[in-house]
Amino acid sequence: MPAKNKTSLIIVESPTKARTISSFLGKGYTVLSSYGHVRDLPTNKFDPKTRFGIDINNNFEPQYVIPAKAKENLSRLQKAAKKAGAIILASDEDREGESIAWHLIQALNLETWNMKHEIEDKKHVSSSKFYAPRVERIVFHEITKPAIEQALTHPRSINMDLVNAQQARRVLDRLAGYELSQFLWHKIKYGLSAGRVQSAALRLLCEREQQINAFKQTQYYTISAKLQKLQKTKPKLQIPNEFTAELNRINNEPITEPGILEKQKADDIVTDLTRADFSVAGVAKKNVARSPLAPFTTSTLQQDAWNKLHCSSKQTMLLAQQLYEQGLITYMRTDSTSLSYGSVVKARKLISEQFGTAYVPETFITYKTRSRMAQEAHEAIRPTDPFQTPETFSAQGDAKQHKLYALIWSRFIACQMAKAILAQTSVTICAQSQKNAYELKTNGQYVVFDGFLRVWKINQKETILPDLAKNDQLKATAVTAEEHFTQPPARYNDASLVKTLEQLGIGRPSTYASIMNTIINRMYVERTAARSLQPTPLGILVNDLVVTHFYDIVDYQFTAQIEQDFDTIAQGKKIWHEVIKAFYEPFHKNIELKEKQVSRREATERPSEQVCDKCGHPMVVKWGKYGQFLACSNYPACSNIKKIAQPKTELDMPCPVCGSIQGGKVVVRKTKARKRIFYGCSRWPTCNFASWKKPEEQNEEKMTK
DNA sequence: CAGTGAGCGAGCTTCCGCTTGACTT
Repeated sequence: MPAKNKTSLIIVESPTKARTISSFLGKGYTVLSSYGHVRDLPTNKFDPKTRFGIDINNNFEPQYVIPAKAKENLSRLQKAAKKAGAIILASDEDREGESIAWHLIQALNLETWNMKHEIEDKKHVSSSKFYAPRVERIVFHEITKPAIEQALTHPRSINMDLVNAQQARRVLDRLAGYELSQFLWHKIKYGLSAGRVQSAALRLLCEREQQINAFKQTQYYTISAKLQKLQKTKPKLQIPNEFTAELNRINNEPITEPGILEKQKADDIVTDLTRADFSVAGVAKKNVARSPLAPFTTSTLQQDAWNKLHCSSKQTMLLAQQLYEQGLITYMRTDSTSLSYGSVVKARKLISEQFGTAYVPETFITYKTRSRMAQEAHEAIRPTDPFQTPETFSAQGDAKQHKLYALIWSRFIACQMAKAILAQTSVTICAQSQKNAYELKTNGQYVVFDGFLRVWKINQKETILPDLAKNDQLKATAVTAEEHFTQPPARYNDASLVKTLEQLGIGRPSTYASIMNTIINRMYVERTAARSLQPTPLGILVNDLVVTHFYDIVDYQFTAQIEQDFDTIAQGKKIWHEVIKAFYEPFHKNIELKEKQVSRREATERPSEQVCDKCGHPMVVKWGKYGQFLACSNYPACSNIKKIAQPKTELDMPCPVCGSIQGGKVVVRKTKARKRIFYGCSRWPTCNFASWKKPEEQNEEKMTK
């Protein structure tokens, strides 16, 4: 019988979480962490029979090993387990968490201990030398004292269906990733990689790049009029009498997107409009309620930190981790927008105290998690104590940390505040010239009640129009045609890529930040000076190959389908290795086929526009040790080669430091370490001018080493 | 800063998702 005075050992995934829980529970409990997964497929040595650490002919049986990194911590857990009266596995309630609990049982040899649910292998009964403590599984979704206490009274057994869904995920990623990567080694270069997630991300970037390359810029014009109301009485102070309206229709024909294409036509309209009579054709007024945004998940935090604080996903997660470790925010890797009851109660109290009861909504506001793939093991990202306002919190000198906290705090408080009310006015104006009838439009908007906007500012344009009514006569003080150019689609950056990946159900909160790193480290992608993500020639080559021959892997539908399969495994309705078999057999056949069919040459050579100046054959783009180069297609008969002109690095711009005196020019360079683009001086090292941004915009901060 | 290439196929080191530090640029 277990001794009464023995403590219970609780194992969670994160050491910070362990510390917090320990402080709730006090004596009687030891809380330790697993530091994530404790077992995994082997990385280097494999037996050819159990390819990649998976026994393909034996129902894809995985050959798990304990990574060197996990060994030390596991022996610590083992020691604590032997002393404990009960072992409580409290990893997260999702696929990976359930699997961690199961792996802990395996790695700590707990399976012969009296696991509450069943002991399959009755032959190995634990030796009588030491008694077998209870082994239990508990789950909770928020780190609060009542939630933990509640969980402790409701232990359950391991859900093997959920574990099997994770095994299926793991095995599929290994098989697809390793076989595809090796295909690339054979056809392009050793050390390259491909996988379900990184290849889909690369495809997004490459397709966007194609759209940008195919984009043809067009010029167009929009026409607007500055108008004044002809007043009989004096206008009220503070309300401007002048406003601007944009031309919308000509003789009842709407102007097609993007606008008027010919300059002559635009000029003619301006001339004609200048002489027209303007009057108000209609006024529509309405009040619109605007709801606050849901509290942060990992994905939306990264997006906002990028847009508002200019932090990369990686830096955002680093800062969030620091805040989490200080106990200031809840867990930062989450896909859930749910909030603990207590946190909402506190938020409402704070809102009422600081802003008044008008800002407190009648009921709690709950947010449905949008992502279909969400597993919701955690809460949304929020301050652990809403009364720790950004003003009261000192960031110990770290300004960015403080800013990120302020962002998280505001988003959370705002999400429990009342809706904002906006008054919107839409005015239609007609203008009649001798020849034509024109229609113009303008919109006004102002805030009637700010609600959550008090805390969470949104680009909320306020346009106040004069008091207008139908048939009011107007006077045009100016009619102008403005020239515009259509813009190509923007390249992805951290924020927009993470957003799209999440929408497609590709990747998880714990991996979003590392996806960018992977494809940059593989040199598939580079960061531009504007910090957006641009595929390199190598990235385009790899993507071409994967898309052409292994479309399934980068098919956005594929991830959705396979996720559904994992869910059915988790529900116990499908057998995991049968799902894997159905995927792997055709996939592997295709790999074998393409290994034979696709030649190295076909994989890497691309036609070019150039002609060989020695023999007249067309030149082709080839892939060598040092990147791309032009070679004669008549090789080996003709061995003519040429360099591919590198994009010009020296800009036609004088160096802001020495340009006027010594004639230095601004040069685009890349840092050795991270290959980030910066601007330097052509006379370096004599002149050490350097800047992250293009110098013409402003004198930017000097680079630090 | 110049230099890069075929094909047999041995031998490299590749996947994704959980977690933190220990490591360079």
